[in-house]
Order: sequence, then structure tokens, then C-alpha cells
Amino acid sequence: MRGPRSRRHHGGRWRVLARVERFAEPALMLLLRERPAHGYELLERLPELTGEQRIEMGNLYRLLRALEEEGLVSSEWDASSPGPAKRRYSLTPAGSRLLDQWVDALRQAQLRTERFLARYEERR
Amino acid sequence: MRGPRSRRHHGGRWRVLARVERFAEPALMLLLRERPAHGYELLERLPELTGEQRIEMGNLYRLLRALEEEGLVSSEWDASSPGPAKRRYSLTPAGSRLLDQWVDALRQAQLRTERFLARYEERR
DNA sequence: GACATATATGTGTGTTTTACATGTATTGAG
DNA sequence: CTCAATACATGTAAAACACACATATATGTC
Repeated sequence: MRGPRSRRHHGGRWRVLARVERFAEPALMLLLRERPAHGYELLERLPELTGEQRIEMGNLYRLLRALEEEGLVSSEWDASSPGPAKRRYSLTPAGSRLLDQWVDALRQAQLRTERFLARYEERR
Repeated sequence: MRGPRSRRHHGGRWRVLARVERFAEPALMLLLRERPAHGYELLERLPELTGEQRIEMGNLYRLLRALEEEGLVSSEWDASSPGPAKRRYSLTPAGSRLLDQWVDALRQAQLRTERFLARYEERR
């Protein structure tokens, strides 16, 4: 067991990382909408969308299965390619619709943040 | 004990709410930079920045005390005004610097989301 | 003056989300 | 054979957030 990690940064400063919660979810769906892929590939391509922050492998696979249970992605074992068995995921029509909803939500978040930043600049 | 709340929305759809995590923190600090205020007043003014989402009272006071412990805000009981005792919070210089860091982080988040949305539009 | 309502500050605890640690199996390079 | 990379997965701790409730002061009203 490791020691507890407070929200304090090592230098006595707070960690300041503005992340959209569950951003991995829409990011995943966007990649899958572009083309089907397997988990490990998604893991490598996700930073294109999330920035540096590399998402947790374990959570990624759990998320993929959760999405599949809801019918948002589908998958099958890919026996064709060599190497360890891969599971190939695709976005379903329902998943595509959910991505659209995420995009709406993200646009709203953009507006909120924009307003925040404008207000910050106002009385600098 | 209430029943477990899944991430499923009432209609069988997933809840889609793009929120920046811990957004209440910079929002609070921005309000306090504009002028000192007590907790209840902040609670009412926060939606100006967070949108509809009204932040939890309990968590707000806990956050204020956590910020104070770190020297980011300071406070004292305000005996002058009538009514129940109020605690008046102000942003310290250290708090102001942390707000600046938050703004940087939020700008980066804006850029990430912008890239995401552009990529989404690309191959609609 | 009893009573409801609004103001104001808090504590306790459950749920959800994210982070970290670890386990298993296949393949190719040396 | 051994090591590293690929690929998929589970277990659990910590952090963030949501919900419920406790306490106290003032104000209007019947």
C-alpha cells in the first residue's frame, strides 16, 4: 500500500489540471467512428485527443466492455492478424448517436469555459 | 439508503454531461478575486460561472476550509452585518496565483476540446 | 409568543470516477 | 531459452462528487 496522495502537489502547490470528466469516453468513440480498432491500438492513439495524459489501460478495457454491454460498441475476436489475440471494436449506430450528444455537451462546456476566461480577463 | 445510481440515464441512455473536474475551485477563486464574500453568497453567485449546475453546499464549505488551510483564501467572522453569523472570505495573493495557474490549465483544456471538435467535424 | 421560512455554516456518508498495482498469454528478437 | 513488446484483463485504493441531515439566528405572520 502506498502512502495517501493528497491533492497537494509535491512542491506544496495544488495540482492544477483542467480535465473534462470522462473525456476518454467520447475520445474513444471518435477514434472508433473513424475506423474500427482494437484496445491496445486505441490506447496508443488516445493521446492524440487527450493530450499528454495517457489513459489507464485497465480502465480502458473496462470502459470498452461497459460500452459494449450498452450496445454502443460491438466487437469480435480478430483471428486474422498474428500476435496475441485481439478484440476488434466498432462503433454502433447507437454509439454514434451518443457521440453526437457528447459533442453537444462539449460545445456547452466550451462556452462555459469561454465565459469564465472572459470574466477573468475583464478585471485583470 | 437509496438505490444505487448507475451511469445510465432514465431513458436507458448514458448521462452525457461534459464538466471540467473541480471547476468549482477556480470559479470560487474568481468570484473572490472580484470581491470578498461569504459562503452562502458564493453559493448563489456560482451558477453565473458554472451554468445551471448548482454546486453542493456541503462541499462548498469544505472546499473553502481546505483552501484556507493552504493559505489560498483567508477569512474572519463578520459581526458587523445582522442575521446569522457569516464568515467573510477573501482571496490571498497565493490564491490569486493559483487562479492564474487554473486559467492556464483551462486554456489548454479549451485547445484540446477545440481539436476534438474539429476532428469530429472533419469526417462527419 | 408560537410557528414557518429564509439565511448561514457545517458534518456524515454513499456513489462515481480515476489511479495504481498486478496477472496472464502470445509472439519475435537475440 | 530469455527478454521485451504486444494484448487483454481484474482487484482495489484514492479522489471527486452527490445526497442527507444537523444546528443556529433572524424575520415575518397569525
